[in-house]
Amino acid sequence: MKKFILQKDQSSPKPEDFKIPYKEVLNERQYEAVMFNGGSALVIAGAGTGKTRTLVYRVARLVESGVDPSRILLLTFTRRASREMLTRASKLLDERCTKVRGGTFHFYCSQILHKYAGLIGFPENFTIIDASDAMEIIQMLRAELKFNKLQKRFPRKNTLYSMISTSINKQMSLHEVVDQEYSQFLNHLDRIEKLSEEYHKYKVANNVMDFDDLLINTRDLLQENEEVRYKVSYRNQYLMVDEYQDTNALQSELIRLFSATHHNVMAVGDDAQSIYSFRGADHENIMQFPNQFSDTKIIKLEENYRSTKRILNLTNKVLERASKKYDKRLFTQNDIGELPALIKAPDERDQSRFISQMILQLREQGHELSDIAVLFRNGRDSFDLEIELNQKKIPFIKYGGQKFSEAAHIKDVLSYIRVLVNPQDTIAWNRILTLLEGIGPKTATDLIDWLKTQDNPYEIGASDLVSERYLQQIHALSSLLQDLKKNDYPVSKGVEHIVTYYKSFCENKFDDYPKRLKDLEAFIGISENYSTFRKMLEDLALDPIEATAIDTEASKRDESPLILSTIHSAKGLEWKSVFIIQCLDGVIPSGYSIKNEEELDEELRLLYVACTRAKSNLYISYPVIQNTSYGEYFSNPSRFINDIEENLLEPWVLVEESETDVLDGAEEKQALEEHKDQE
DNA sequence: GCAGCGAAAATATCT
DNA sequence: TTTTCGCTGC
Repeated sequence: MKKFILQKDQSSPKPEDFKIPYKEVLNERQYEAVMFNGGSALVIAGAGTGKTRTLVYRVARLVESGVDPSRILLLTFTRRASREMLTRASKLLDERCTKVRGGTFHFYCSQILHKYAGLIGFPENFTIIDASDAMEIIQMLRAELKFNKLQKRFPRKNTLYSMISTSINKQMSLHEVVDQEYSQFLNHLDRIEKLSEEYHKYKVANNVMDFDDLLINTRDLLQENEEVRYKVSYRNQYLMVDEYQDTNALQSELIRLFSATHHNVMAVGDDAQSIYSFRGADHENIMQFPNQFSDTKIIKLEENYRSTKRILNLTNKVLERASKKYDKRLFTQNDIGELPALIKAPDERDQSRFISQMILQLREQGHELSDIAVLFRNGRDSFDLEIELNQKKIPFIKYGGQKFSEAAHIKDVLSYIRVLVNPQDTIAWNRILTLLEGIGPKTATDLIDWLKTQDNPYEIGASDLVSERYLQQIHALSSLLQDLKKNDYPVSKGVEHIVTYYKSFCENKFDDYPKRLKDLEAFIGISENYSTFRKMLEDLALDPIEATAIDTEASKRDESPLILSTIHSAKGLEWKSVFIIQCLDGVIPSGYSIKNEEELDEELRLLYVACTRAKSNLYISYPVIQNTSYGEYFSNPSRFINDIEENLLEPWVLVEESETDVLDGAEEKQALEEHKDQE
């Protein structure tokens, strides 16, 4: 017979008790989600329907209802997103919301592991390696196992890493992954498996975890250890997961474990915006949520508050083109607005000139630069525009593409820090040793093996493995490391010492060293934000610095910068005016995806995500001629927007102003011909 | 065993 | 266009 227990009634707070007038500021569905209490809920929130707003208000509401803020967990896709949401919640309610915990799966898992990793046989002070470190390790093992000397081509490190990572994120065996996605390498399967094992062993032996380990080890920990599982899920009395459509099988397993004792999970997402299948995300996952959590309440948000009617008409049309049909009826009461424009530029150069000109024009009309975004498929698609923006002195910040902390010279400097934090870190040792002249892979390996037997691993000079000629460099390195280890400088001071030492290597190694030396100076400044080396490494791994963050810092004070972003990084954000550039067939959809209907659909969703970021102005552009090293060739606009009706997407042609004056009639004719092209 | 060169291959999106 | 691999001379 069940007993009664007394519990404070939190389930039905009276609306009049709240400081925030939820009922007035939210629509009916949003209100329902915000007021939702225990149990599991799935909020299907179309683009621009106030998904973030709903989450922010729910956080505030829970806190206002008396829930201990530290027992609320908000899992988001980027750390930036969780910071923003929690700041908004704090502004809405009060300081208490800053105690709410938030971050990415990886970040949260790393926190759990730093506390409990000992229970699964890992020291708690492990370091986190990023994808490029992982690939370097694989490369090393690949050579060690002599798999690079085979008759039949063995997959490259990138491919090997993505095989291993896919198998973890999709929870499939390596055999299945290779069979389904890399069948050309099936004959190497046993070697791939061997390498995967060796990679795993390496990570354990060197006390490092990669991104996937953070998830998998947390899962194992929680599965095996009931006490920790109980503790963790107790702390997550209320769990919210944003962007659920981009979670993978492993992550949904984690959510079940995080909420094992109560199932208070609110998942929020939009199946039409799933764009991370390359990371193992499955857009079906969100639809499976109600099957995984019993009694799930489903709330659909379908009123769009973001975009004008005309933008919404276009985005609805784009989505209709998916081979998989979405059951979506987004509507809006917003103004009709301007027709989105499709701009045909002669070439990429002209496209860049046009975009920057339009941006200046918008600025003159009183738009803030930060209300404007330029979006693109690949990081490199903005290179040409970046040159133009620099020339015109338009400040911008770029999200996506190569990260600052992933550049070779920064990774070099970070390697010194890594060996200080974790002397077991073979890859970092290898990196700093092979920088020295006369030390190649072989000597480096021998030295590292020898170092591991020493009490003081930083006293490299004592080794007799290096010939007399090069001994002096070894001594210099050795005294740098010993000095850093002994004196325990403040972080930025330590980085400064390393940079001073590293400068000459930088000049020898890179032709473009002046720029890199500037980066290194900037890096010293950045390092001031960290209290310890360990903390810095962890932060940089989980939340790398954007490449433009350095230049932007200075300009920020004058004017908030224009946003450039890959579409993937633009997820969840919105701007008044949005430009989508390089909208070409082969770019979006990417040339790699056109054989496969599933992948093609994802590319379409990607364009959908891009278009739905716009509030009032949307410009889609593409160049007719692409310049490559082989020469020029004609390119086609993306198949997703190619023959859309003109009453949804208005075609425009770029014409030089001076020529227009002379060739007025001809231009109109040309423009008309363009219109014909569209039909 | 190392460094440098030329040929061949692969080529993105991110935590 | 960039990255990786294999070869050659020191």
